[in-house]
Amino acid sequence: MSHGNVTIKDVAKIAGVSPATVSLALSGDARVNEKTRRLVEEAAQRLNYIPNEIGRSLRAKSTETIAFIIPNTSHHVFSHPYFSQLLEGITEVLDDNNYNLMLSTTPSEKEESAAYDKILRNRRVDGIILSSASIKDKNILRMVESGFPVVYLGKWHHDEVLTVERDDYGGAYQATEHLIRLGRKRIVHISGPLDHQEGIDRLEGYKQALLDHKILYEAPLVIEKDFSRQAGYDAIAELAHRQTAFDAVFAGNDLMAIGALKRLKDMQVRVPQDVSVVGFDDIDMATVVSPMLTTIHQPMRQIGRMAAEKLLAHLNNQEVTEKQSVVSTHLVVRESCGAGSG
Amino acid sequence: MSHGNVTIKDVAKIAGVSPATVSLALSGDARVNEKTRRLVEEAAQRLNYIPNEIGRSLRAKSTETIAFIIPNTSHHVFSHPYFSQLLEGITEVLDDNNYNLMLSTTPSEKEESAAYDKILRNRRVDGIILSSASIKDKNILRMVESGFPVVYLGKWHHDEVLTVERDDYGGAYQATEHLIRLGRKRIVHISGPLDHQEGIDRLEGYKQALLDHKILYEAPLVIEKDFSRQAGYDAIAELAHRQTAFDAVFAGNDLMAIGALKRLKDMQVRVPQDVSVVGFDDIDMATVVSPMLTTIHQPMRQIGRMAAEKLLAHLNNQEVTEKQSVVSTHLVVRESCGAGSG
DNA sequence: CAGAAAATTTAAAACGATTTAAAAAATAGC
DNA sequence: GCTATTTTTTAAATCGTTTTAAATTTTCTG
Repeated sequence: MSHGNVTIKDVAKIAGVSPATVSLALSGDARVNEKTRRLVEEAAQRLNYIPNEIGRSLRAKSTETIAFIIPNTSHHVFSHPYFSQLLEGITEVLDDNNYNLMLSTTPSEKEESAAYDKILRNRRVDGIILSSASIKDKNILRMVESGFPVVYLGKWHHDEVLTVERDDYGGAYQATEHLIRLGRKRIVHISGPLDHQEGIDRLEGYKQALLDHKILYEAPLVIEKDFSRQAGYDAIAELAHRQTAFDAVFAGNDLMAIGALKRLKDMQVRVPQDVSVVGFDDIDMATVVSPMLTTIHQPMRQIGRMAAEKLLAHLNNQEVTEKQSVVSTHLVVRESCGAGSG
Repeated sequence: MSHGNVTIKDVAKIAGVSPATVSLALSGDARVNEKTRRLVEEAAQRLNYIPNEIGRSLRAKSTETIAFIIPNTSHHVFSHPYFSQLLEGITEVLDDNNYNLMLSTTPSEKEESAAYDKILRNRRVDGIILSSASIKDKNILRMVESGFPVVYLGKWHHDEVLTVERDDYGGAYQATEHLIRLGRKRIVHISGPLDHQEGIDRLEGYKQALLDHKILYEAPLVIEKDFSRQAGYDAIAELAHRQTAFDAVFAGNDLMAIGALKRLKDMQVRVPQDVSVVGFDDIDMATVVSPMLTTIHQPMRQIGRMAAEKLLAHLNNQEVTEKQSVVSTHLVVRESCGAGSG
């Protein structure tokens, strides 16, 4: 219809007032007379005025947009099953607050840091939710500690940084303990990459559970892999190849657990009779494999919500009392461990 | 460090030229002298100048940002397994072209259309990739036909509109024909919602395959459901309840197929011996169920790439020769149909 | 070396809003 | 009715760029 877009000036002209008044009126400023406000609102309505947000952003120095940044490494892409839930949680909160969401993958780790500076300083977003990354990634470090509003999804060593993290350690502990209580003694841990905090924490939880139950930790039972299904499959193959005996598997995530399940089936090892398997994440897929996977549930959507809420609070200068939040995980018992009971 | 952000004026001052020259120099305009250009570049480097993109956008009337919009209905959320692949394809192309991605869910269908106008006219994005929606959704109609740069993911009746669509009809035809060739005669179709074009096309493909092979179409063998796993499960339950006999199931998507598989197993019906099952989508999950699901593969990532490429071409005023692209699907034979061969 | 032409630089006007400080209008006080 | 005060309105500056057209400098020609 009206192609040349309607600006605040057009509204001003129709309403017979100045642009300043229109701005004030539409923003609900107390200074403008009630009668004038109605006049302006009518004019805006009639012209179907929609403010140009770029103009607004420039002057107001705020874009009402936040970025969700996912490090672009092989095991941190969109395809991660829980990614969409995280995203769902984030968008719910943003929608409620009329914020926009920008999605970014960071350039690969090696990339010059300029790319990061750009994200921080081109003024396109007011704040950032940053998905966890390799602990070796210096760029992430700079980003988090730049002073730019960031909520980091994971553990951070500096306690002024806003974070939302899962209780990886606790979850791993529960998983391992569950296996121990079922009488398992030789528990394999297929670990995620140990340059990622999740990998480290889950391994720690596993170790501590063993310790607390007086089971000797044996290094050969731990295999470091990359969180993919194939990795889980390969891990079991490796163990078989070096003839390591085991009666349980705690995988660092569900995908690896499912890969392991597959390999065990191929080898005619019965799950749960001969070997118990526990995963971590509780992705959808865990309920369609056979046997259904016992796993650690993590509320990704809630994590997304919390992160977004925390960031918005910070952006609106509200005091964020709990700078670092830890959301708890819990064990979901299904079929892959034997003993239907808890 | 330098907190008050560096602007083009600062660079100009350091380089001893005017802001205009800086702009020209950094944009690689042929008019500026080589010596001056180096001077400017050095100054920019030294001050670590990063252009304020909001300022740029305002003047240039282009944001180098596009939106990916997902209608916010129960069966069109992020959680759809192929969503992340679509997103991956889109971001790949955008990254290569230095475009940004904004993610939006549209307000629910009932919402006043103002929300849509806002997306189109607040100037935050230059173009839109629009995920398919209910064919009844008037707002989507307005959006696509507004003249704003849009690529629609699905079929559109008006051939000036840019689209990328899957060959749903062809895929369904192949799936059904495969079942027929295996000797199946009473083929159930668990359909997706028939107010969505995908649902319609897949049903049509199914019908046509039956027709071409002289099998009578029977309405009771078609059940309209909502694309969820539960729906597939329920569909089989319903058929059992009304004692409808059948020897094959073509589900409108993999999730429903997997739900169906589950129910059949619960009923002790053997797949593929007693009943063959085919899905549609080829999601990851299709390879972890037992029996593994035969399905129709659709290259979602490629669709994402094509959509992004098409939109960018359009935005850069390149002639888009193929306004409507149809990407083909193909049958992936696994275990759920019997007859390992094609 | 003057004058024309070409190459380079820059001032100033956008882009579309918000906000501040000043101006104008309305109301109050006496 | 005339100040003083309060309420409303507005002009103008500003945010950080890009771009146009004009100004300036340099190079070329004869």
